[in-house]
Amino acid sequence: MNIEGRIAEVVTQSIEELSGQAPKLGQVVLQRTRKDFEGDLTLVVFPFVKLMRRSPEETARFIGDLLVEKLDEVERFNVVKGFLNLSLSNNYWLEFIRKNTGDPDFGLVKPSAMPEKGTEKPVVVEYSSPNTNKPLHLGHVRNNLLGYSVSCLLQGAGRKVVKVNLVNDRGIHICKSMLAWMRFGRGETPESTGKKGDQLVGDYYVRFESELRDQVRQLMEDEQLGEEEARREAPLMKEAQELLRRWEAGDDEVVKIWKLMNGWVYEGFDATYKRMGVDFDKIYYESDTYLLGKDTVLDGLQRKALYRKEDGSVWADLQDEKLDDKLLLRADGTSVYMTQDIGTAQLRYYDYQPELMVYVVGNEQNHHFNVLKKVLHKLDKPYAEAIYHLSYGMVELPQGKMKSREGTVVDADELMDEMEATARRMTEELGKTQDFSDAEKKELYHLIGLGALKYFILKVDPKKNMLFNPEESIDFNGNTGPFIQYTHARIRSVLRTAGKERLMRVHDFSADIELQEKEKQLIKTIYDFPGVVKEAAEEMSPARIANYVYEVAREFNQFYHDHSILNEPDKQLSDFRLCLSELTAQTIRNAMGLLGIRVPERM
RNA sequence: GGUUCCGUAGCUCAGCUGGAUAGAGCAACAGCCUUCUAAGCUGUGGGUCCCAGGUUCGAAUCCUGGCGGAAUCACCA
Repeated sequence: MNIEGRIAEVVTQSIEELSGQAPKLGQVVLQRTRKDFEGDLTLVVFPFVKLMRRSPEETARFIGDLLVEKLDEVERFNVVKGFLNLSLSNNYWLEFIRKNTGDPDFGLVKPSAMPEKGTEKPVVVEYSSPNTNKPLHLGHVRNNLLGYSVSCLLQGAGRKVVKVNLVNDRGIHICKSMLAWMRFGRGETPESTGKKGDQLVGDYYVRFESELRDQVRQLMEDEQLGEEEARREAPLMKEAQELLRRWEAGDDEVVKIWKLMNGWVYEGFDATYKRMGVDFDKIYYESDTYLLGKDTVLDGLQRKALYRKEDGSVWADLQDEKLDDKLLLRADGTSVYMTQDIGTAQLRYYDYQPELMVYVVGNEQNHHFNVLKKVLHKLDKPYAEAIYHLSYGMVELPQGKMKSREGTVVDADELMDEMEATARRMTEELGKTQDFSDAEKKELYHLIGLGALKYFILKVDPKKNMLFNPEESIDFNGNTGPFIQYTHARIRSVLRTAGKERLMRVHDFSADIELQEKEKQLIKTIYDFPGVVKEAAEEMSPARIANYVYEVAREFNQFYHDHSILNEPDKQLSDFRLCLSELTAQTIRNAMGLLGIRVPERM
């Protein structure tokens, strides 16, 4: 048992002995002592003063005496008001460093500790889920980074994770791009234009919308139609719908073009994903799942869990849930978004029997997932309760929401270009890479640029909307990814200088060391890492990790500024500091890894 | 209008299941490189934690009601 547990045990026992009544479970609260007080752990004694029938100070002193007496690790204590501040022995902290230095998995649940393969039910995490008609933008970037990081987080906490992507490859949107390409494309391909496939297809989507706008304007003028009606009546729109009908009917020519253009998009997405550093264990395509959704709905209809209206459309009655009824199949038998999601949930359950199905999807779809759960419940699906919507906030620009129509979307590829360019400029200004090869430079700028971007996005609480200002480019100083990466590189530099042989040897440094304030602070923060991973995984909040690892880096830099490591004349002390530095670097590496951010050896 | 989420320094954000005097970064100003990487460190100024009640020994945190903002309430996805 860890020290917190043992302290809590002694406290509980002694209170019970003395007052004849045990404190309630949540009443024994142990927390880190605040920096401005002496001590390591603090017990809040207010909850027991009534039981003990003594003043808070007396109660605290009583418990403090007992702890010092019973536990070797508790060396001394002081009492401030109702707060009992406990100081643990130097040896306790030194032992912690000695035990964990050199462990590459520090803070993570080791793969060996995980149950046998196949015996544990996995968590399926769906993220990204792009439409195939346009390239990825900043909103998708937040989604991808969150999804990937949450997957790492769950894995780091010992869960088995399956990362899946659900590609929305069918529907009217792709037909629009197809139509514009057929009409205006003159056989253009990614090869012939040198454009990324997703960008090319996106261009045709934009082309469609602009041509459609012209037609709509014309119709509104000529026929005096309202905008909505004009959109419906526009020839291009009708053609797009016709294309969709032909696709659903399996028309060879249409399917051929559909496959061709989707193929281009996938190549483009793959490049973007790779560059972003995210990946998937399994890719689902909506074109494969929507039919299963249809079947599931029809099956539900047969079992009278759903009902059919006179026009033939199929609905779920959600009156009991105080929600409006939800359409699941149109009168013409075609499916809607919800139908498709019923199908994918079903398929996913077949494929993995997951304990939990996480959907990383923006908060604009809160209602959708609420309804999805209710409908699955109605259909008696056992996995209805397994669905968890990890709802995240929008990325806003200073002008407000990104709008493709107003050309204010921030393209993912361009953004990464800019981040890498900034990384290059900053690094060259600082003159840090003179002895790097071209390949090393390229790699480093990628690593730093992406690190800055990822950290910037992940440090914000997922559920909150966040602001991105393209004018002020993302910072590289202060609470940023590069600052943390830099701290890691700094430590690695020291460790390199020390040399491998010495590092191996120092792992059991002598114990007889008096700890300095900055050293102790750093140790205590690192000590928290495993607990932080656990909590972050439970909350599915990478932000928790991001803010934590920043604290680690900040504290290391203070320590580094105040104390020498290799130049420390006391050999034992030098050895210890080397270990502390090594464990700090490992903590930073592992924490950043959970965010999907890599750290450099040199920068 | 109903539902959900958000509101903390000039700006961007932390603040864990209620705990001590509310913290960082940016921006501003002032310092620190003959010593292991200055993308660093130190200091100064900057707060009605949206407002009002309530619960509690104790509330930025929990509850109720306002105010402000966002999302959603589709036979779009």
